[in-house]
Amino acid sequence: MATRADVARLAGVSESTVSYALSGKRPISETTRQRVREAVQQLNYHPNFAAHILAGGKTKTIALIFPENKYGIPPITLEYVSGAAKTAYNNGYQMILIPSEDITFDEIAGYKESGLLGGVILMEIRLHDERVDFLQKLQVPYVLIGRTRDSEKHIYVDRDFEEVAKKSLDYLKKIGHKKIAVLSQMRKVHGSELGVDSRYFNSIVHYAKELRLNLCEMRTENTSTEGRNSFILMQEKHPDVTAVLALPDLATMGFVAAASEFNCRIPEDLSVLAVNMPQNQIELTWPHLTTVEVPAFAMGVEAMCKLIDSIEGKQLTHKNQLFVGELHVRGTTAAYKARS
Amino acid sequence: MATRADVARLAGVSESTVSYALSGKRPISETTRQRVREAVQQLNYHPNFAAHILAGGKTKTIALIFPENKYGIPPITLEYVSGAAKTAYNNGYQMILIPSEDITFDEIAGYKESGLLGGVILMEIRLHDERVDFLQKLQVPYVLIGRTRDSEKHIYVDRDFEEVAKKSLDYLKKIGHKKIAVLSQMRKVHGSELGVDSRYFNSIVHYAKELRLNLCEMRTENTSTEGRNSFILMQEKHPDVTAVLALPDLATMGFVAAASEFNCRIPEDLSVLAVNMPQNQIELTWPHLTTVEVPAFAMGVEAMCKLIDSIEGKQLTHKNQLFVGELHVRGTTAAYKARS
DNA sequence: AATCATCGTCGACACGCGTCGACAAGTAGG
DNA sequence: CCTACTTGTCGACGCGTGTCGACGATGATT
Repeated sequence: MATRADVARLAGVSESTVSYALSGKRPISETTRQRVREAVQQLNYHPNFAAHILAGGKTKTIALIFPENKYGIPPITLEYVSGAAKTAYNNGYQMILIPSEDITFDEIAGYKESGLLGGVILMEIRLHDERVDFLQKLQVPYVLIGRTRDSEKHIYVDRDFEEVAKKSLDYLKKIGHKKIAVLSQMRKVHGSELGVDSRYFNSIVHYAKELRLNLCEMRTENTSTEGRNSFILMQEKHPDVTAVLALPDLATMGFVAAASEFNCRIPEDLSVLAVNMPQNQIELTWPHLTTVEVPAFAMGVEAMCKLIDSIEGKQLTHKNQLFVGELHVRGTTAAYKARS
Repeated sequence: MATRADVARLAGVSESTVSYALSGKRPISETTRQRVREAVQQLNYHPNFAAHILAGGKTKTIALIFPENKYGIPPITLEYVSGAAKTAYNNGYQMILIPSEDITFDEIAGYKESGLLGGVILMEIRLHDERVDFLQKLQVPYVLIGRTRDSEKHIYVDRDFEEVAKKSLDYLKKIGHKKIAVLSQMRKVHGSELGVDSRYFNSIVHYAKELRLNLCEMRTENTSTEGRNSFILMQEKHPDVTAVLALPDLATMGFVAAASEFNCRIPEDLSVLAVNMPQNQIELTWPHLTTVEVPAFAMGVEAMCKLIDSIEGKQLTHKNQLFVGELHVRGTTAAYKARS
């Protein structure tokens, strides 16, 4: 391991000159700088990161606390995580992964106290989320993917649920559907609902009223089996529904599979519009799902960008950012036809 | 941020005594140790990690280079990654995520040189993989998930493809199938096949010969659409196939969906056995997929355990470990019946 | 010609911890 | 009583880097 002293010796300058030549924090003549650069090259010098931090540099370690609860790890997590990971890497930051089940407040505080932690990204935000308050108190830079009820206090990226509701219902109305079922879940963690569940649902209900659409609400756990049960239940109780707005990904897949099982043709007999489906599950049904896309990768990227800016003290132009996602009409929706 | 000096002052001892009391590397009287402990508690002291490393401690940072290539990120990646992440966390290590597309040898070497890198986990191993040779030369502890052709030189965890082939084909033979299709892919990266593709396929072909089963080979890209095409192709060219052994996950889903689309009943007309399916995709079809499970989470855990042991200089009892996975009979397989 | 700001460079120190050698007090054996 | 060893503690130094103050050299201004 070459050190700064080695470089200085080879370049025939002092150690501090090497530092300044590399950091540019003081003027150094071009000839000296060139000599230093060559020595660096020749010795394959890379500044020791621990010494760098100890001497006053900033940590470049960011913790991403990823969701892993009794519902398992949602597949879409991978898209958020890889977006964030890639962005961190390309900006010279290290993103470490921490399972949310295992970590305690004390441990996060310990990380902070030890100087390891430069920032945090938190996922699966609840309407009341004591973890967020804790991060705020801890004075660690943080960004949320999702938002709490009092969201304006925090930096976050989230989905623009109202716009998603509009895009979805406008489309379904345009192609003639009047009686629409919404398949949703309502998870609670530590007694508080997840922001995503609650906001999706409320936005849809609200906008459906505005459009005077006939909405019927179906709650489900996010498993394929429960999705199948939802289909059966719907056939029984609401046989006149002609379109389904589907939120939970796994339940949606089960729902669609059940339709084919019970000879209900999609999209001829029933339209399905999925608005929270991970990219790699869209093509798992036949016909492929019509969706309003979730720009999860982009959201991961943006969350990380905001966090890095915040760490580096840059003024954020937008403290928050909401993502909608494009409507992609594929095979599971069709214009309403009166049943024979 | 409390430092060692603060603790020493409060406990009324010297700084080195604090260190020894905490590390236990020299005998310290119980009373002194207790006083130190109390001071630590009171000040919420956490040793500065950078100073720790600089003064001779070991890095606890592990890089996981996760696959992300032109085929996208395989969903099953999430299971490996979370197994590894959880294990790292619970052992006091930090696991950072690095996208394989972006990183270069130089950058890995830079990480090593800067003292940041304590070890590496590499995924999606090719039969000839220059990355592995590079890690070996670099003298960084590393563990592979997968293996190269010359696997015995390395520490790895991988699937026991021969056992998987046995379990699968024994089962299909037992329930009476004689003409079996194997749906597989054969990806090449930098001109070298992925170990997993090649080994799966060869093991199956080899054992099918042993059982004198009639095997028909179908290559596909791992997309739902290509899986659908494979089904259509199979109907055309090999209509007498009664069971399918399916490897690529997305293609398998497309294949199954296509069957239902073309009124081929599963499992009555065609049995499907998936042997490389991520946990959360098993229930996405109806009926649910019969599988030989992939213990991906456990493999991630074991890979990380091996790496940590290797970093800490422990003698590994087993340099390598192969995983099989249980046969779970669900809905997509049934005993062979002669067609009417 | 004297003064002053600027540029380029250097030496010194601090960051917080691990660890080595030294040393006092206590114990065992001759 | 003296030596040899152990136990418990301390002071000092080194790890590699960032950065501050100082200083000589240069050119511009009075």
